[in-house]
Amino acid sequence: MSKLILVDGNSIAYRAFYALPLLTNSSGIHTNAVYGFAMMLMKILEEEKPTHMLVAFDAGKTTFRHESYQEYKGTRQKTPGELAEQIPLVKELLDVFQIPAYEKENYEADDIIGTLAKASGSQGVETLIVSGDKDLLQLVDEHVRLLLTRKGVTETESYDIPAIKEKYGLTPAQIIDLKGLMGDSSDNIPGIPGVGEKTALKLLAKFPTVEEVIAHVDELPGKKLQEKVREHQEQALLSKKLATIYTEVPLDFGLDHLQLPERDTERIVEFFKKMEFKTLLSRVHKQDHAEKGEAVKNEVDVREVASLSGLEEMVDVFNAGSLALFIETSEDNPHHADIVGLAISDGQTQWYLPWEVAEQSDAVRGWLADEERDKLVYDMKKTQIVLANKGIIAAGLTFDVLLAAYLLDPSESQLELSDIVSRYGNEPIPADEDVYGKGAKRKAITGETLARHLAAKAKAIHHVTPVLKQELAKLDLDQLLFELEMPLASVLAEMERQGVFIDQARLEELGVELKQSLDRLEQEIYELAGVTFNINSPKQLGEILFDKLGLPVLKKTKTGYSTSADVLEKLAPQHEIVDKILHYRQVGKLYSTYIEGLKKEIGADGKIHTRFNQTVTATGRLSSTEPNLQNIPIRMEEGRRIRQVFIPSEPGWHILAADYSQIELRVLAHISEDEQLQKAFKEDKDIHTQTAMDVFGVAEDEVTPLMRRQAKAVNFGIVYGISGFGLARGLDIPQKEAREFIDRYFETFPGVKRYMDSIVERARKDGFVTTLSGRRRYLPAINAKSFGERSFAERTAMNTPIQGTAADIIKLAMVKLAQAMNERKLASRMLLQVHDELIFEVPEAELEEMKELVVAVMEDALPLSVPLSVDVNSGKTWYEAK
DNA sequence: TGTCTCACG
DNA sequence: ACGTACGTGAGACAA
Repeated sequence: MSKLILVDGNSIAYRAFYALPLLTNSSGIHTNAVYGFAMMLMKILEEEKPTHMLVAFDAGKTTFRHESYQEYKGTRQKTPGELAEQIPLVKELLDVFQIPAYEKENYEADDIIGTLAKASGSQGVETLIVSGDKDLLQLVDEHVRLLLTRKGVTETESYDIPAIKEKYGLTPAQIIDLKGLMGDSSDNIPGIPGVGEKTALKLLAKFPTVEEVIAHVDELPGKKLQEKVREHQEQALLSKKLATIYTEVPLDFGLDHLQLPERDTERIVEFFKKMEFKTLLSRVHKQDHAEKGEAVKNEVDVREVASLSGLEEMVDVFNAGSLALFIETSEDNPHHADIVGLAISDGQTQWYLPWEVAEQSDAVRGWLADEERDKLVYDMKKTQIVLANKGIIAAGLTFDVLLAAYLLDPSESQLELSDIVSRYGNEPIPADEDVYGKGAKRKAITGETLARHLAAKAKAIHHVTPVLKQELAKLDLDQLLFELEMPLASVLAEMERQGVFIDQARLEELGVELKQSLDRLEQEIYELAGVTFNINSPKQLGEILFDKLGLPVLKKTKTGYSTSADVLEKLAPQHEIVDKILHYRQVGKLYSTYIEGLKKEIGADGKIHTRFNQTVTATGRLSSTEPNLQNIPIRMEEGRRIRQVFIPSEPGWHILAADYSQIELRVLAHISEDEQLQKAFKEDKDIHTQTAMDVFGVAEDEVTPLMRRQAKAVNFGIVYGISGFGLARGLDIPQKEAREFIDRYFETFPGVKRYMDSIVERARKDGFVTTLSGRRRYLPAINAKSFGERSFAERTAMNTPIQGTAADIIKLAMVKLAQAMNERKLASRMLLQVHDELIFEVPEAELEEMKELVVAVMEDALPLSVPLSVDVNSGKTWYEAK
């Protein structure tokens, strides 16, 4: 079976150039477009496995389109020099991959692709077009799909005929009619002024082509629209013509000419080396192995220590200096896991110690617990937990590869050790998935395979550590690692191990109550609907509400009707079933996630041990899993009662909860240096009321509840990186009004406005933003061409320093608190963190001391130019600590 | 496995 | 005209 891939070369190069920061290699050449292009190429080759391929480029300045329309592409800005100089390199890239690049005078890449796609499609050859340009949707047919870049270069969306129908309600042929009506500013195709995508789609739903729209101009809705269509009908027809891809370009070659020869890995490697594409180099090697059915080579030298006597020689090793340690566990969750074995590396030699052997050795235990003997690890929190479960207090863990890699790029989700070592240019090691298999095929490994795999990891930890240290120093992230994240890992390990005690009787009770309520609501809904159906299925629910009961469709999702709460709330007045459904959803969520879900997680000790993940969020916050204890209900009373099941693990103790008040807005006041906002906090005003007073220009007693609610929404919006659209949605008001609120806010708080502008500017210049303690987040999309991607990056640039600094502050408070509690020899225990609050269990006798201590440490954790304020409460349950 | 929905800060 | 509020995790459904 043949499979042809046609790539729109200019479009992908552009995409790559704007999506990636302007990388430069050591000889000063810009390489970002080439890099992005190569990423895309490798991904496609790997995933689609084409047999034939061609990359088309635009040739010259003018095409046959300019004959009918001089201004074609007239608004297009000149290609930036940094991109133009990379085009020959892109062609060289294609050459080493032995993929034909083609261009033809007087035609655009689109036309070449169109001609080939039509020819191959008609022969029934499966054809895939890759581009960032929606225009090419018109080429889709039964055998031709379009892969449209969505975000960056490698994230794509595949379009076939049904997908186009779904998204636009059009056939592929109608795409040119769409362009004819709405135009295309990037190609300077005029269309009909005042007609955008929305209007155009509405018209095409009624009249399938531009010609039909013109013919039925009298039937169009609205006098103004009719006029516009009449006045610009010639222009619309010309636009359609310009948007039509020409599929009869004379080509002097056929499909067989495009067959891909076997890959020449050596040439590719040589080219990537020249370009200094380290990550891609390791991927080529990997793909190469995969193709030959081999795994990444594992040539590690390992000695398996199979008996206690064999451990004697280890004593010298333990005394020798920094050793890398990797502990393999029976499962991912350290609270349930058993230790399988230990791999140790001094950088040259590796030792593997099965746990049955290691646990009997005092030398091993002593080494693990000795603060003076350095151990380099991957995931120190997990290491500490599994060892603590065996009665060993791990000490001397001086470097964590996982935390280091996270700080170097917190957006990176691939943080497995094998990913990290490849990323930082070390010799690759096999990925866990390649060794253990995945999903149902996952299997345990034993014997030498196991020993070698773990040994390779320990060795890799040893080798990658100096590289990571150097990178951290370069970006000034060492302090953050050594003084914040690593100490915090130990604090979190202790919190997780401690766990939260659960009142199981109360949990049962609430469960029975909710189940009854759920059953009753279910019956009432069936009665009102006249049939039984699955209320939890958005599909079936949509059919009942919108088809059977005929409620108006206010919003659609890409798979059908939207039945989300905000839609249902608007429909509630129209039918009494809607409120029942909303209530059913609410109770159903409580029952399945919080009753059944929590029950499953209670251990033999009657406690829940969540895991705080320290390397997930892009902002520096923690996250919580298995179960997530950071989203226990509080907003609605019915759900809030779930908090009654979280109780102290010792009789007579109390739950203490301390939360920062408005920490994000205080952080904003600090970093923006806005005097007005700082004043409000220095005078300890209710910030939403104060905002309402300032923005609406009224006195305190004139602030109505509505005004305060709106001011609150504006404050939220500010923290999220404001947009008129977003605020309009949050407040359910017209966008125009929302924009007026924002304008007035910025007039009142000009420092905030200056901050928002300057942080976006900085992000554009540097490609990243930072928090107060120097944590950084890269924003490659900040210079993207697409409005959507770029705006998203801009909002992120505004939000991340705020959210991230707040995260820094509470993390620092946790480390300092743990230390203070230790020094004072308090029995109280820190149990949970929920972004801006900390939960403890506290003996009666320590209650007052703890309240004072917690408030003091949290408020002084990281002094800002405005005071931080902490509220503290206690009670017999988490519910009561409010 | 992806999508939708909804719980939290 | 463009088209989203920032950051998460989990359960249910439908392929």
